Amino acid sequence: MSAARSSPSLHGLNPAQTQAATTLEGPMLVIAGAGTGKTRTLVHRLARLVETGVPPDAILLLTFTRRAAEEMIGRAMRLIGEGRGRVAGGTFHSFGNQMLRRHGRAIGLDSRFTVLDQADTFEILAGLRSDLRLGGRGRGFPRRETIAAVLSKAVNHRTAVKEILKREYPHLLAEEKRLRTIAEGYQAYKKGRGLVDFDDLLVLLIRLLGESSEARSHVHERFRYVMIDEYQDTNVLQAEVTRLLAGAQRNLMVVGDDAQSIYAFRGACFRNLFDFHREFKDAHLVTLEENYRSTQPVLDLANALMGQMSQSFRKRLFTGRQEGERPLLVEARDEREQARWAAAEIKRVHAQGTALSEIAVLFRASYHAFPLELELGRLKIPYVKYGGFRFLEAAHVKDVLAPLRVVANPNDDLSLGRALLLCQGIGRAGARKLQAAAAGASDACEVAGALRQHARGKKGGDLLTLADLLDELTRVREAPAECIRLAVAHYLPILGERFDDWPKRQRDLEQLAAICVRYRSLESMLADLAIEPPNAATAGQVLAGPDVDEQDGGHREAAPRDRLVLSTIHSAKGLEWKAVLIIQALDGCIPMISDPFGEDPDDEKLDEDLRLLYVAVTRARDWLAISWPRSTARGFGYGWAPESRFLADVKPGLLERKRAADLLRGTGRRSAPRCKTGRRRSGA
DNA sequence: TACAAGTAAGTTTTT
DNA sequence: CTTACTTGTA
Repeated sequence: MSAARSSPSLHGLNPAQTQAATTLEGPMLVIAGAGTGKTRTLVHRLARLVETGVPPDAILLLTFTRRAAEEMIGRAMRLIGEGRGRVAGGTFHSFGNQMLRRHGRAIGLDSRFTVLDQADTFEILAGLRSDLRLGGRGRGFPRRETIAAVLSKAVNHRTAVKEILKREYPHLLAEEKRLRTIAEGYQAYKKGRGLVDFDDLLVLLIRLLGESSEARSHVHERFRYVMIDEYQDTNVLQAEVTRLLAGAQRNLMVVGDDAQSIYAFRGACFRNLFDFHREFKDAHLVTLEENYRSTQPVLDLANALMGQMSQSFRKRLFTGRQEGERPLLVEARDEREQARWAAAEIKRVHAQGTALSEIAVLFRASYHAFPLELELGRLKIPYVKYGGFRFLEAAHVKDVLAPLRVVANPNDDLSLGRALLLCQGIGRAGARKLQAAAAGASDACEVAGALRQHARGKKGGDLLTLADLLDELTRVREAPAECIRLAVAHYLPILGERFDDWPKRQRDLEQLAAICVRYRSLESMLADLAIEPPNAATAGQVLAGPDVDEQDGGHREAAPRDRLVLSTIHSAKGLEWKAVLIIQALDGCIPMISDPFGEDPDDEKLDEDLRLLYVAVTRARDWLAISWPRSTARGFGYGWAPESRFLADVKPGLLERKRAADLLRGTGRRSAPRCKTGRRRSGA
């Protein structure tokens, strides 16, 4: 410890981790199994760089998901301390947004562009589809979600629409021509209005770095060290960005685990990990295999799942923690029983001394948790839910933001259209006319002027109000929080008429206002909301935070600090809990089989779902239970469903099989909770 | 043309 | 359960 070379940044790292953390120059590839201290290693390497004199803001940290980005940057800043500048970074998309705002002019992009979220894209595609009269009779024509998926895949794979159709949607091959027409229409629509979707953020970033030597050298001079986490989740475009970022110094580190690649559905290509090694032949290679998270029985199951993968680079996770319970595999009669069992199990684990926040329930799709949420509500077990529902895409939030977006980008007639449709007496045809009248406006006041000119007669009242709002917003555009306040005030009467559940939605809008207090400009607020939208869970945390001024102490009850976590498996990646329950692990769901009578999906698809289950299993530190309902009420396959084939194929000794009904009897679920009221627990 | 009401169908995961 | 499309009415 007193050795001259010892450094606080290397404390407690094993040899492989130390090698990764101390190799600072040149390209490096780290293959890191689940729970092997990957983030820890990255963070220590960062601290090491700072110790050797590299300023934090010369280091760029990129990942695919924003949760991973937040976690990594947060931990790094805690280790090196504030005060020496901030590490730059975030998701690829947010990085693209920043660069394009600053240098976009170099490739002819107006820096006032608006970022479209998925719901916006759907809306545009739906419009194009009906313009081209492709809906209606030809029932076969795909829904807007499918169109969006096909077009996005074509962009993200850098291939023609036809290739995507051949590979994944053979039944739509006949529609190829019309899909291409829609694709062209979509590109033209965005271009004319200064709109940029998620995929464009990457495509345009590549163009910028490829075509503008000024932008390129700015980036290379500023970011001398680049680290990329979760590299197995990057797609072809992000790999290209990575190459462009390397620069002449090639101080580039990528970290990933091929067994945890779960974003193929949006173009992720885990082979990027191995292509990296081909591209940078002199790259240092480090493999982390010692797991510090889970007990051996949990790892045995994880290893067995990894063994089933038809393509993976074999590694074997091991740990010093030999002791531990075998994972449970629980069969429930139906979803209701599964929910009752899960809730009872959570109560039991909690009563034995595990904090609720150390317990997580994981599932594939957000709605799989609905029955459990009912049960948790009944038992008054507090929880937060991650994944699925996106705050920003809720209709009422979009309604409120629409006028703000018009102020930020007067050519955004998608948002103008949305605001117009909320006016009494304006329908599709009327909105279209007004959009045409406002086209080419150079600011929102001109848009407002156009609205006033058309606001004749009895129907004009709402139009005038909207025009006034636009003027008002333009005046206070430097104060985004005030903008939100005005827009909400304008919207409240509409909210009551449009939705039955308006009180709940009104609270959402208050949350939105609270989230937006910290922004300095309208543009940055809107871009952030689109690219890094708060989900319902984090929005709640913001509200409960200390720095929000009390507006009406009335309905804000003290949020319990200790809350159970519900999360989609996708959102759970990179996190860990002491106890983990995986529900709805039935065949048809994991793996997902959309057509129970058709053929099984191919190995690629099956592998992806196997990796998903692998990710879920490796979240558990001490205790793991997996359950499935024998019969499902709705959705995939009525009647009988067997457990996931991935579990059925596992060696019998690895899992402890139980029936939910027996376990519920064993705990005496009716009386138990009441009997235990004498026990001291965290505040009721 | 706008909009309410009623019917039918399709449901992942994230930026 | 949500939304897309149809039908009927002002």
